[in-house]
Amino acid sequence: MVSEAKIATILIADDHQLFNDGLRTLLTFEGSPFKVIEQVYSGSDVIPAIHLVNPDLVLLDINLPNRNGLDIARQVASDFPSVQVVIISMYSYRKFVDELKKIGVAGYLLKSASKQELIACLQNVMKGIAYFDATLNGKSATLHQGDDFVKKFKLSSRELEIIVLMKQGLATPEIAIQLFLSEETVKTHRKNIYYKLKIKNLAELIRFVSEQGI
Amino acid sequence: MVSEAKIATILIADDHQLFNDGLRTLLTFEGSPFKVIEQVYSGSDVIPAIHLVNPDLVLLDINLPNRNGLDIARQVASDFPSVQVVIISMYSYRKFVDELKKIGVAGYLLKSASKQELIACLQNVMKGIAYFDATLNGKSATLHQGDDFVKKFKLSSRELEIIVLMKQGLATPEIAIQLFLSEETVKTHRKNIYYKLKIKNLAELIRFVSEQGI
DNA sequence: TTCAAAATACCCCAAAAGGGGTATGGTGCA
DNA sequence: TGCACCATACCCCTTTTGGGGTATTTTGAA
Repeated sequence: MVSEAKIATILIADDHQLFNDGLRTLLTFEGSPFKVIEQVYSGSDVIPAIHLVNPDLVLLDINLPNRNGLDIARQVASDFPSVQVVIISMYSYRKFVDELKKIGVAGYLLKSASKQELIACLQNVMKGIAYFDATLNGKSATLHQGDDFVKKFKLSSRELEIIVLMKQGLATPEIAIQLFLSEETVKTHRKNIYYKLKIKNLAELIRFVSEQGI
Repeated sequence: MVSEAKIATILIADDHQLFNDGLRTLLTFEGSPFKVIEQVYSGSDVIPAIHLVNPDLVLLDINLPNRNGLDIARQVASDFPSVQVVIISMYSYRKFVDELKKIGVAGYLLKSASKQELIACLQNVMKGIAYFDATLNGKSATLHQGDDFVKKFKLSSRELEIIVLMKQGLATPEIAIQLFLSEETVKTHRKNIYYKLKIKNLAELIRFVSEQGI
């Protein structure tokens, strides 16, 4: 928590240098309550940078080279509980939202957000108010309420496991071998997945998965 | 071509608002030879915006909603030959580089580039010098030298078209209908694509395409 | 403890995908 | 004027996928 007067120090972790620098420039203006004190471009540089500069807040991308943002968020929460983490990502990783909230992540912004949203998010977070992008709240808040969305899309962990392998380019026989299952079982799971997602072939599954950011 | 004194006007087309705005801020500094005169966030807004503001240069993302950047580049080249196009993308779309050069695109930057590279690229382009990211040149310079890479990956435009439809979740019969082709023709193209990419099924194609960022 | 799922696994069958050919007309380059 | 490549389209064949069932065991929550 930071008083009104104090300027919040920020570490930006994003491998797209132009985006990273652009963010810094966006946050650097006359009277800005923020100061970007460090920028890193690799997942493995985040923790060392926090050690060095001890920022109030980390703006963290999910897709980072060398180390995954989710993983980093976990370590920050356990090793640096006073450092606020705000995820900034291209996608609505809906399936991560609950996990991120559990970890204690303070905010989630999309790269398609506006400068105003960015500022609002950071100001809320520095006041101790969590700020999650509306497109995330809309769909994921309903996940633990028993509505249509649940009935349509709620997949079992086995089904999710198989979806991931299918997306990785494994054919049914290969998945069966990998999971020590009969091909028939994998086929059954695949049928159930298609039924639940209301799709009819692999290509549509890939599309679905991309859209949901699984 | 623009004289040293004139300030180059720029249109930025990128759906990630924070990136788009960040770019504008990066290009806006004391004595900057550039001026961002318009920003759009959707592929379908690019051509109308060019009509309106007639920029010297368009900074164009490849992955735009509603309309593909490659497609837009083609139209800009034919309808507005005086407008320079610089691609700015997350990925090294190596397979597109020859195509982009043929179209007459003046530059290709990665989002992981630095501000210095961005400035250098734009200055070169405004002097009439093409600027393609080094990681593209490294691999694509060999593209017209008849080596293995060419034989493995160089896809025809028809093949690319079919890849895109396959990735969108269309089955062979649907693609055939959409392109007014025989199913057999689509099958032939698909076979040739798989041969060129050394893959053996749709799932692997999807993976390949994701990795290459098409 | 009972009941609903999830996970397992099989049946049958049609459709599509995948892999091997061949062939023909067109286009662009040397 | 070739030659290479592209786009088109067909043949044959096997494997995989997709869609409809049914059935057993395990597991977790009421």
